[in-house]
Amino acid sequence: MERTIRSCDVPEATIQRLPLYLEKLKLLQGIGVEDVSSRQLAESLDIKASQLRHDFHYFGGFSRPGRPYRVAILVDALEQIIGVDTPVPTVIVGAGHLGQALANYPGLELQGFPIRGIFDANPKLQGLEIRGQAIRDLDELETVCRKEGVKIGVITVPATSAQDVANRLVAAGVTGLMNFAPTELKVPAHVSVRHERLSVGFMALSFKVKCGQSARAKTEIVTDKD
Amino acid sequence: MERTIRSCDVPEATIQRLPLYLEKLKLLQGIGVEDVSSRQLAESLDIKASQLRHDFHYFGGFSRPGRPYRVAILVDALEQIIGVDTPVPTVIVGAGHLGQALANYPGLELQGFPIRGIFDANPKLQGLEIRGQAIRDLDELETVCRKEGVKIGVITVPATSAQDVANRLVAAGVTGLMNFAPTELKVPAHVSVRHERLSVGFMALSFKVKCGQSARAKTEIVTDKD
DNA sequence: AGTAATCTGTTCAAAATATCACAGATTAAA
DNA sequence: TTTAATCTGTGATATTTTGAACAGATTACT
Repeated sequence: MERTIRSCDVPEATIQRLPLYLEKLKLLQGIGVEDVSSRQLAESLDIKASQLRHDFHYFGGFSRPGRPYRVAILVDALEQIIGVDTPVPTVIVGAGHLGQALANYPGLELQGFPIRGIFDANPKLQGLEIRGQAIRDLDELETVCRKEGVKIGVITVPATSAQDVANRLVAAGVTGLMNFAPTELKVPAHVSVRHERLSVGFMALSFKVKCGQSARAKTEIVTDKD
Repeated sequence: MERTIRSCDVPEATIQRLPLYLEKLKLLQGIGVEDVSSRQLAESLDIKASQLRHDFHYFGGFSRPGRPYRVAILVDALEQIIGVDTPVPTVIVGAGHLGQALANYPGLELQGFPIRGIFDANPKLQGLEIRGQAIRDLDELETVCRKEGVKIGVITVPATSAQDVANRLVAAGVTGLMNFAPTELKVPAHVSVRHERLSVGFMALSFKVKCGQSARAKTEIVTDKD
């Protein structure tokens, strides 16, 4: 046991679920729930309890046999593991409709990703304020990133300029890119990219609709003999 | 072989990739490329060629041994498989920042998802035009869905009203839900839901940034001896 | 105290997924 | 024609991911 917290070499599938756990746990914490069992938490997320415990097991155990999890402990641990225990400075590059919508979304800051700058090359947009923050000229990108120690850059520019923006962000020390442009990005090995493809989601949904059935029948009998 | 096109019972992982193939192929088609080998296409998407062929194999083969794929044939076939060979009528419920951004995004219509209605309960928003379409009162939801034969509903309302909207959409005959609200939805078995969680993407990215390395080293030597 | 119920950590098996390997087809060039 | 180089379709294999099972711990209750 001994709580190694060697966060890395955790399976990709588990990484994808950690945020779901944290999101749900913060919700529970918000309504005053103090304890939660693996079964309760898993069921509310539509996954198996054994899988949840398996995921947590990579980090050395958050409770001990016989006792349910304490919500507060889990929230703290997960925030630390995910890396949002301290705010992660973020910038948005591209203040079109999507960029503005993201900048307006209060959830980002609440989840630990404060927006430290919004940039656009279009002079007509510059100066427009979004949630108390003016849209800046793209020239200021490097300065702001360096000064604020920006970790994550959100790319909401057209596909044609996405790679260029990515290069500039990386050069300015940003190590995480959230790419909404419909194009692949080449980045150095130490940089992580996450490609958020809207149309992909719609098409995957369309496929399932066309097939007439949701992949997993929801009407399963809950006989979790765990 | 015989091109069964029993689109269903295709692995989930493959379904997630079909849109990527189609997107890239349409891009190639747009710049005049007529032929493409599994290796070329796979490399541009950062996956293995054998995996791509395996994916295509579920649908019975789009070429024959010795000949590369024809882009036009692939595009047509994938569009049919995914279900976007004919437009998929779509509505957006919730005309906040995100809903408006989605309505403004031209890619949706281009990819086969024409917006047939935008709805919001807030009277102040009603009447505002987005890309030639007025935001409607939520009361009209069922009427429009029925009249237009809407297949997909995009939910961009607050979490508290998401389930209610989902129920109404389902009752009006919508069988695919794209849920942007941070809450689970209960739906009948014949309805497919896709949960698009923005904060989840950010947190997964944060985890990798914190781990200092992108999960997969990009500097691998391409020795695809395939 | 004793019993039943609940719970986690952990191991092991099953299922899903990704990768390898190659036969046979096709083309291009010698 | 023959050889070499590509290429897909496909089956076998390795890896990842999920799910089931259970030992030992803890609590609640009789």
